[in-house]
Amino acid sequence: MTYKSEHLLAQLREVREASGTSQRALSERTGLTQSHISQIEGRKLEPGLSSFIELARALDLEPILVPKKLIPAVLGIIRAQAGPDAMIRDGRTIDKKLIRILKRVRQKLGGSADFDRIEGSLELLQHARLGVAEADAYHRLLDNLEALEKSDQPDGRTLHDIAIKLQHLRNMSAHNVSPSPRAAYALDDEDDSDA
Amino acid sequence: MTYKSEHLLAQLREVREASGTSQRALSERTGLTQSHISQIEGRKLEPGLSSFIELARALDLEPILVPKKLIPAVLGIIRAQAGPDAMIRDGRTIDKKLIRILKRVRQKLGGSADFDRIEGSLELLQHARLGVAEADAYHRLLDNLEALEKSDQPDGRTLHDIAIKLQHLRNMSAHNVSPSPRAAYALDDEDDSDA
DNA sequence: GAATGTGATATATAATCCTATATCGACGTA
DNA sequence: TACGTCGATATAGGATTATATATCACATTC
Repeated sequence: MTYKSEHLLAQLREVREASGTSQRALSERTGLTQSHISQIEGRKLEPGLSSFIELARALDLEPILVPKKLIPAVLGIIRAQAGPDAMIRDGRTIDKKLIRILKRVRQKLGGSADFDRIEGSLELLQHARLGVAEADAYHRLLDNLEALEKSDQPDGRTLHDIAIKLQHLRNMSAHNVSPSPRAAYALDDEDDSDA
Repeated sequence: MTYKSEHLLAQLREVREASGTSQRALSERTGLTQSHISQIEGRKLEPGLSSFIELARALDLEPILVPKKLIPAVLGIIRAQAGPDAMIRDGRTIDKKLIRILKRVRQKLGGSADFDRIEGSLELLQHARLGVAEADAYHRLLDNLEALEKSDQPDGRTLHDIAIKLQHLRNMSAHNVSPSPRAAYALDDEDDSDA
């Protein structure tokens, strides 16, 4: 209906998905219903202010009013510390999905130097704080990897390409690693044992 | 009803009043009705997100989502550049009210060195950016001036006191004058001619 | 297949939001 | 003082819309 809230609502969805929380999980945290969240994200509905605040806070965001003149400065801070669309770290479901994909690829193409390079780069990138452009590239590479995994005739050359680009991305953001101490997972500790 | 939006809504009202815009004027700018704005400000109603955005933007504010960790840094910027409660500049109705008060005082007490000092200080202060404490002092002095104007037996000594304190405040914020070039009014250009 | 978890879809209820009117104070005039 | 007007905010009434309950379709895993 209205286009004014577009950006804010899009941001909510992005952060939710990036943090790997489902609409139901968010529903439990906020008290809103999953149906409601679905309609809000799908622009079928404009939330009330209180619903919006509730959603934001559950996603570790705080809605504030900023004088327009200061918007560039404030956005600068936010982008510098953690890109708004680049909240890759702390992902839970995404991590699992990534692990699944890697397993599949390894099954199909077998281990290789490229595969090892991909694993290493991803492990480091999971803990890095990426800028917007970098996060975009990261996601595109993950998509490529997923496509490769689902492909009928997986290609070793595209795997090599992905490996190169991921390593490049890793090097780009190597100086900007988050201090989060936890290893969280080892890219291998899935319950089943097909390694 | 909900307490979550308390702060944001209070901020809207503060900025509106500080900027000297009436609910009706804001209504024309936003497309919302004056009734609606009244209910929102009086907490009889929780606005929809789009209504909230509309109001904020009409008041030169932008609602954004900030990661909670960055809130202190962002608030730091905002407070440093322009206190949220200290948006005195660009006042219109407040200016008129001030002009009225000054005229009355001059009628009652007659022109004097103190009166001239007050006029001069106020003219400068209208264009200054004040910190929170300074803005508070400023408003208290205006209240004193208004009380003096309404008093049965106006006192020359309190006028002198106000003049001194206003000038002090003026000196305190002299280095921090906004670059707004327009004079806007001359503290004297009311339509009628009783000067 | 069953089971689980994902987001999306109807419908009743409760709320927002608008139209119109009321209240209150300040100001001017007779 | 009393009356009228003006500008401000606050208050009733119905149209429209958000929200909750319940259910749905779809994908993935066992």
